[in-house]
Amino acid sequence: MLQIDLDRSSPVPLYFQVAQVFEKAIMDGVLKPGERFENELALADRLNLSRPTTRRAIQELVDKGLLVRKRGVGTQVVQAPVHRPVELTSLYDDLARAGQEPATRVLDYAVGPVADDVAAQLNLAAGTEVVTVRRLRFSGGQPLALMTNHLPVNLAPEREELERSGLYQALRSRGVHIRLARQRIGAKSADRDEAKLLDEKPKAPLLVMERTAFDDSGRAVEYGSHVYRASRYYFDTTLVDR
Amino acid sequence: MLQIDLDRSSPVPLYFQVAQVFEKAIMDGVLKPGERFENELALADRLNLSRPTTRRAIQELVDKGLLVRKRGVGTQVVQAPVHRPVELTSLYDDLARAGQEPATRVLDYAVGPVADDVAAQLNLAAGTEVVTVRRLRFSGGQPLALMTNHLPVNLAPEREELERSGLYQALRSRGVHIRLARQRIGAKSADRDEAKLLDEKPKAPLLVMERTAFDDSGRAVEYGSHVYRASRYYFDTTLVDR
DNA sequence: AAGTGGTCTAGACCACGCA
DNA sequence: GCGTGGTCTAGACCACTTA
Repeated sequence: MLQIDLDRSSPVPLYFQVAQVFEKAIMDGVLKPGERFENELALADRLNLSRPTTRRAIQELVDKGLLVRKRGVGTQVVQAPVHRPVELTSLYDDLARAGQEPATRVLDYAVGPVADDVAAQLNLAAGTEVVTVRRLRFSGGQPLALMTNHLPVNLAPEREELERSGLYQALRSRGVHIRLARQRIGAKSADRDEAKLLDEKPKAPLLVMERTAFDDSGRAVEYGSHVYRASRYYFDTTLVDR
Repeated sequence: MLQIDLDRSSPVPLYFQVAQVFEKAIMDGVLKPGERFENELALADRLNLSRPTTRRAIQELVDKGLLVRKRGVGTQVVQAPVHRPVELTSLYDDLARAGQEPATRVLDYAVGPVADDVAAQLNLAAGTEVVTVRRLRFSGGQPLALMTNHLPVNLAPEREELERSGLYQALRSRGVHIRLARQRIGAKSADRDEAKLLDEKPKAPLLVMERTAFDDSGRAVEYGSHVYRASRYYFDTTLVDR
């Protein structure tokens, strides 16, 4: 039986505190794959929490793909080695967290009227001025990705800022909080330019991601079209049927 | 102001009925991108629903990436043309829904001891017997994907079943309900075999998806490694930061 | 100060799966 | 029938944003 200490004076929500303890327990193998999970009522009673609060904590873990519930039966830990789920972060954050020492070279930084396809993605009027940036991202000293981004001029970070930090971090420091992103993931062959920059052979396979990001007022803030070396990158996702 | 009729005798949850009406309104453009959304209290009052129920309906749409909320400010419709989000379905379902008349050719169907990497994914003991299936999926008369799946023998559908329907559908009819999948998406070049089967040139770019699927008791049910023609397929995903 | 969303409670009734 | 999760109510207090 897992010991859980709650801090009711903390600003961290109770359901989140509970979820975190269980998440760690599952990740650390304290709760074993396939094991029966404490039922909602008993857990609520044990923690002196209301059932909805307890339920929400459990639901967090179901949404993360760590638990599975079956009506009339119970809740169980999913049987699998877990990887980190995809989150709404930039590649820079991903790499920094993995200790990969990312570095960025800004190849181009231009201001000009928006292209039609980009205007559609960003929901901008034709002819609006946007900043277009092309960056080469390295990790472990090797090129990893070629990234092209388009942003409204009033939001775009300076060129120097983009060398130092990730795009999303730069936007955050300007008070822009990315809350939502729609992505399309595909594949293509490297053209000569891409191959040269990424240190691959022409026609090498590349992973393509196009992304439109929205801030917390629902405004389209950024459209990016990125190519990754297939030999060095992939995306993990977890899908839950509710 | 959107007219909403609720059926309290329906087995469909109230929060779901509400969410559906608003989802349709947003998709149809009745609620316009960027528009202010009715606040929670007022909506609950108008619909004669409790606030938690109303809140849950709204939260569904936030999770789907249609609405964005900001504390102290309000709720707004996201500014963007929406695409269909990724759901937990198989390629067969996807294509059938899109009216693409999918067809399947089963290339191989073999029973044998599990390979080590597959055993790890499915959480099986070394040497357990599994069914390995290789299928070629067509849409619109053209090859689209080459799919390799591994399943415990007691769960595997018959060969004939796989020609007729999708894998997940066949599993459903055996009482196996897929609830969770972990996927890894990458890219590679077609080898000679793949190129021939998919009607592409050798070294053509392919989208690779590896997936482990789990049923509603958390058991690993299926591991698949699939390659798609990059010219004909991609994945859409929506990420929400909560 | 007013209005918004975020969290939490203490119950209730129902639907489902299983013994 | 019993235990499980799924839904729903009618409130409460708090945190944050904007005016």
